[in-house]
Amino acid sequence: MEIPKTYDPTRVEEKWYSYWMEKGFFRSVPDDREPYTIVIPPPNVTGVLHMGHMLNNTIQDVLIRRARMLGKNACWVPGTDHASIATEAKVVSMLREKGIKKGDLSREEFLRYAWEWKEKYGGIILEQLKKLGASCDWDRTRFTMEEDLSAAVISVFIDLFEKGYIYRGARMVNWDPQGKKALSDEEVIYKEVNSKLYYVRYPLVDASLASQLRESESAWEISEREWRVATGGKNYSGERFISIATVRPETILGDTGVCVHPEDERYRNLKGMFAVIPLVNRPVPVIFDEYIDMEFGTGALKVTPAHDINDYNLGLKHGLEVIDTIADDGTMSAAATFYVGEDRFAVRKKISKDLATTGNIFRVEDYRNKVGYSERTDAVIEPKLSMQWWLKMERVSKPALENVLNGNITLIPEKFISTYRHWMENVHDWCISRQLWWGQRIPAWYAPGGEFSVCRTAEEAVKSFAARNIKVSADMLKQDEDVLDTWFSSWLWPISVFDGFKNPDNRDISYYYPTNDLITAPEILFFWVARMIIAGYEYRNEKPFSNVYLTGIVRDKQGRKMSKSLGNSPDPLDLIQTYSADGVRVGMLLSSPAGNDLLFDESLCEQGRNFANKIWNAFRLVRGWSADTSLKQPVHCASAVAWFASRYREQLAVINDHYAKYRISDALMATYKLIWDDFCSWFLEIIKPEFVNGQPLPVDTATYEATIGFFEDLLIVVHPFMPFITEELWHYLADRKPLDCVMVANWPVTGIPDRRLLASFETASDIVSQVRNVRMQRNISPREKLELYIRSDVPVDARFEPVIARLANLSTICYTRDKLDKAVSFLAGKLECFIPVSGGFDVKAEKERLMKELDYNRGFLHSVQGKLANERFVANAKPEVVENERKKQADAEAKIRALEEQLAGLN
RNA sequence: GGGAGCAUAGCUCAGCUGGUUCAGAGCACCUGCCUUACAAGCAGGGGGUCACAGGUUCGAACCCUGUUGCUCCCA
Repeated sequence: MEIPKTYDPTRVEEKWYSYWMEKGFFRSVPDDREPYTIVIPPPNVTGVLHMGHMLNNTIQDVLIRRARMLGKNACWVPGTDHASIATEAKVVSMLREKGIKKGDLSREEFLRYAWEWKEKYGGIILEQLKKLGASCDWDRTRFTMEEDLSAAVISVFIDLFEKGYIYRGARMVNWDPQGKKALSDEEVIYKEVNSKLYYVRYPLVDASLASQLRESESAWEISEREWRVATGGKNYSGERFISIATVRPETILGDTGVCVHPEDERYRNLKGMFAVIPLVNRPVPVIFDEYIDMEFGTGALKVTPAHDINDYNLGLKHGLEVIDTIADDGTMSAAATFYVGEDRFAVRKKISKDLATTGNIFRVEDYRNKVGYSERTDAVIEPKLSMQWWLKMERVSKPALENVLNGNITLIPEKFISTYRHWMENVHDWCISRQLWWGQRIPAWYAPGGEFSVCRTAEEAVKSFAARNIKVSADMLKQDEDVLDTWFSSWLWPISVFDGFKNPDNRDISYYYPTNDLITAPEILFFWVARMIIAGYEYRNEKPFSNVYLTGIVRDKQGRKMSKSLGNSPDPLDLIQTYSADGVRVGMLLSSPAGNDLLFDESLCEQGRNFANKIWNAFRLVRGWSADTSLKQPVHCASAVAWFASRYREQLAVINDHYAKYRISDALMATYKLIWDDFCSWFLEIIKPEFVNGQPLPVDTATYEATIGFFEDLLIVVHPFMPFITEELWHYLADRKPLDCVMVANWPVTGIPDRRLLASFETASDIVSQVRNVRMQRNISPREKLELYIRSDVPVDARFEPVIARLANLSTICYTRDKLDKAVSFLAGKLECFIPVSGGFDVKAEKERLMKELDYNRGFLHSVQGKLANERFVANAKPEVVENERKKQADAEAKIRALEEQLAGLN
């Protein structure tokens, strides 16, 4: 059968992927073997494959395939997460195209659409992974919102609540008053704008007047020097004020305190005093806190807890009231008392005028500051307090930190440990609620009086309320409107995919948990990885995985992160189409050591494709041969076979070592060179039979069979990187039984290489290269046979003489006692070699070349002698290091002698 | 503002305990080849003040200090 000159991957990829599936090679069930488990970082269910997935999943597949070949029970669990925000956004925009507004739908109706959408488009990314060759156990595919996994999320929420780790608390959100929704930080655009800084002064009163003011109406008059007030039928006056500076005077109505630095001399004597907020005439305490920047404005800060997160925290610390004066649509709320229903910006103008009239505003400056705008509606963001659910992190994160620091869990590369530690030591509570519908709805039930109970169902909640003497019926209860953060599902992933919550002792989880390796991006080290570790210790009292391999970020050639909006990301499926899945896998891994960003360039995939083609053609060469049992194995073939066997053993150990240290790209490069350089360029070139009458001469059986054996061994070690072409060639190489696939072949066992043989080959290949160099420099045709004379006490390893003769195209190899005149000379290791050249011998050029080499060696000798002459070196350095220097000295001296003699011979 | 990290050939990166002819790999580049597996190839070659400045050491790409430039994370 004629084999095409170039490898045609598309057909091959489909054929073998379905063959593997059909034979159940991806399937894993618990048995007696050692498990090797990876859970996939569940891609977003709305997602399509991007370059980051390609890198990440290629690494996982390489590891899982090799583990399988090592005889482990390899289990790679696939799945997707429900991605609350992204999915809900997709569904909303899909509905908008149909002319449906989310606001017009009930929660149930909306969710029906969302599920419909998920069923239709949710599986795309997993199908794409198959094109890459991912050997996941598809029977185990999970989804974070499927019934069992949702149940796990709810039971964990309830459990943590009961343990006292979950609480309700306020959080400042980015509120878009026009879109009437909370935005994430990423959806806010900050712009520098021209504003005004208003200086406002508040009268200062003592505690008794303050309490009087709280009880009755008051009328104020403020002049430059003093204030007067009539309240409760009496008149008071004073001269003390405190001034603040603000760009948002409309929030003054929500002020509940004024804060100064405790060490500020100007405000020392204000302890126990109260400032009076104008218009509402509310006395608020003067508080002292080191948070204040004394340099800014007047050094005094108005505190508006409802409308600024820093103010909120200050208020929390000092027990201030929270007055929310701005409604959801950006107008003043009833709580503001004044300007109710008017827009905040109109109010800013009005109130600044009004306060100037009353004498409260005494100075206005131009000011530039940054203001957040909604990405979508361009409305100015209003910081707004909202009640959220929180998870206390301090206690639960302890074991997660400890077990990384003590090495129970390894981060690869290690440099991420310090980042991880820093995060975990300064961990913030986790806000786990989201104002969305798509996700697990928070199992909290509110009674009409505002009391709440955390229970699985309304019926349970009724009982729980009853126990607290609150009489309600189920239909009076309202469930919390919010859902849980998607990470609150995915942090359970390594347990929940094995049903470890529903059935904590089941066979799967006992067998597969803890998993072995997690491969993910450093960006989510904290969001996801740390939280999985926390959940692992909380719910299994055991780590979720032993090693975390952190990949880099895939960037374009200019170092920009690949993103849809930049449009700088190639479509992975197009790449596969162009360069084959194997080629793209190799391309992804060629330049991506752990933790380093990958500057992606299509030429990497091209290199991968070329490599596949190289293997393909090596196979075409070998396949063209026929074996002849009557032939005796020639020496050059026997030597080549012996050498490559040793070389393979040596490099296999190197490759295994790279894998053990998770240096995947190094493992690939070592494999690449073993095949391309050692096998193709050296081994095959040595044993390649000559052609006679357009047919290759037959090869002796021993060499032929050894070659086929080597080919198989090589296919095995490349298989994790290039699953498809290796499977194809595996079946071309021999007739196989249905289950005899390279995918499930045994990874070779390492052996001890013959070091002396390898060294002999080094010398031989060095000679060959140098002879080729001589030909090149002198324009001698590769077809012209040359003679080689060697002057040395120790001869070349006899086994390799015919190899040298063949590869360097020599008519003879002779040994000589004397140097040769009119011959090109070179040194191969310690061997002096001469090649007589016919025709004009350029004495001058030869002399120059020798002089250059001599200079270098003299310089080198000089530095070595310098070291050895240094008493402190000899005294302090390790003996073997000194010994080595002595050897270097002797070698250099010998070389110099030889070079000098050769030079003398030219005169 | 707080933290972490990086800087080695034109590009992407190795360099593991400071010590081998240690300054390396792949790609790119240059030269010569359509040699009967492969031009998606073969053979050969050039290329670096290891960011900068100090220090420790017999010895520094590697350890220490500072400077500059870049990246990421948290606020």
